[in-house]
Amino acid sequence: MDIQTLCLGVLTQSEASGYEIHKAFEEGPFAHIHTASFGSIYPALNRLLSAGLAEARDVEQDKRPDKRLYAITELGKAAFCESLQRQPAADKVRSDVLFMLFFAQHLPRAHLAQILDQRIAWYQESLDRMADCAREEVPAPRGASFVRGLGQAVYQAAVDYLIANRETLLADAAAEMTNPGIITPESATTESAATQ
Amino acid sequence: MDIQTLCLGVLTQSEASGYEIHKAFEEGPFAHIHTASFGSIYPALNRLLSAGLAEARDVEQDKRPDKRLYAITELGKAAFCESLQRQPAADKVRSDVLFMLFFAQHLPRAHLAQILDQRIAWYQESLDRMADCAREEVPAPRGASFVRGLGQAVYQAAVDYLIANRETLLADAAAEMTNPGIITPESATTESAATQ
DNA sequence: GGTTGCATGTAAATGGTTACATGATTGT
DNA sequence: ACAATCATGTAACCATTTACATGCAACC
Repeated sequence: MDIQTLCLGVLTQSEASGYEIHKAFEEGPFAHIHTASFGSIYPALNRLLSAGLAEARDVEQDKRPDKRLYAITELGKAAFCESLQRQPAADKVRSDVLFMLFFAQHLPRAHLAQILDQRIAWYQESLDRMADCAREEVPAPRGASFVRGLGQAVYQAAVDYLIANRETLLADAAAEMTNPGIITPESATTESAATQ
Repeated sequence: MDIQTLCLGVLTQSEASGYEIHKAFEEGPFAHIHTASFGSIYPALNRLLSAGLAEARDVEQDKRPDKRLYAITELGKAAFCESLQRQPAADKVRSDVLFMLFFAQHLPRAHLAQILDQRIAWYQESLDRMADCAREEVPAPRGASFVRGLGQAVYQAAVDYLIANRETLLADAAAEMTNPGIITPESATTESAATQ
């Protein structure tokens, strides 16, 4: 699913600027579904304009920069609807945090605690945002509340698990510090070779 | 976190071929954490060799193609350990399925049922795999079982939610078919403009 | 006879992120 | 003062996917 389709999806909900579309993927209703950066959104919107799938109008604001609001066209609606009929691609997840936690015994205890706590806090913020969203959105689109509910169920399960198992994992990491595992970073001069 | 570091992480667990590393991300212990294709793994392994972070030896097999087993070096261990100290990047999720479900009211009922059921089946397969993994892996690395447990908790919550709310969502989609929403694909000739 | 699993690799094309460039306003 | 929010866009770079190329063994 390309960014154009993603933008079109946001535009079926309401007119929006590139900035607002970005926010929808950052902290809005699509936050746990997809990501999209400015560098991909703005070019995508221009492509939608050329293809006649969206229209734009400029809106002046006071005490704010002007913005360009995009709206989906009839052609755009048809194209979007068709994209929805296709077979969805498999989910793609990339979580550095989970990858690091997998190697918990090789992590300094303090760093491990930090990433665990950051993650717990992040889930709680996300859950708060979702709860707010659910309260505001009075005439909720059917699918929107379903997907939000799924996000809430999943995030709640994750945060519960993390809180329940935090101490156990930290105890292991501490034990490993006294009795180090296979990996020891003695050769501190060989830095960054794997990341170039 | 680049693919080289990901490969290095797999290699800290045991020697492996490119094919086996791929399997670790496809159906192995990293399946719910990251994805990696052959096209990225093989070049990454060669880069690891040139950097001296991994070594390779060829292994002949009968009734099977020969394979090339990679092992992490001391230099590689140090580099990997250092990568783990870094601040993890934010998770990246891209789920076409969730995006489509968001627009459930614009989906034909049959298609909606299909993607819901496929997703439920996929979660159950993943849960089965994880349970197998937990049984086999007798001397489990601390982090590995923690991360697997988190995956299980999250997937279980997701599948429970999907089963509990499946009927409600489908009922809505059916209702929308009799009384169609904003989007109607009358102009069926305008296909694929958004996906080019 | 067709598909799946094993096994490695390359090259082209795609697609997206990161960084840059700019600038007013509001809050700390 | 400094950081953050609002707001748009471009361009270079990077990473990854997809498709191609090859081939044997096992199973249905």
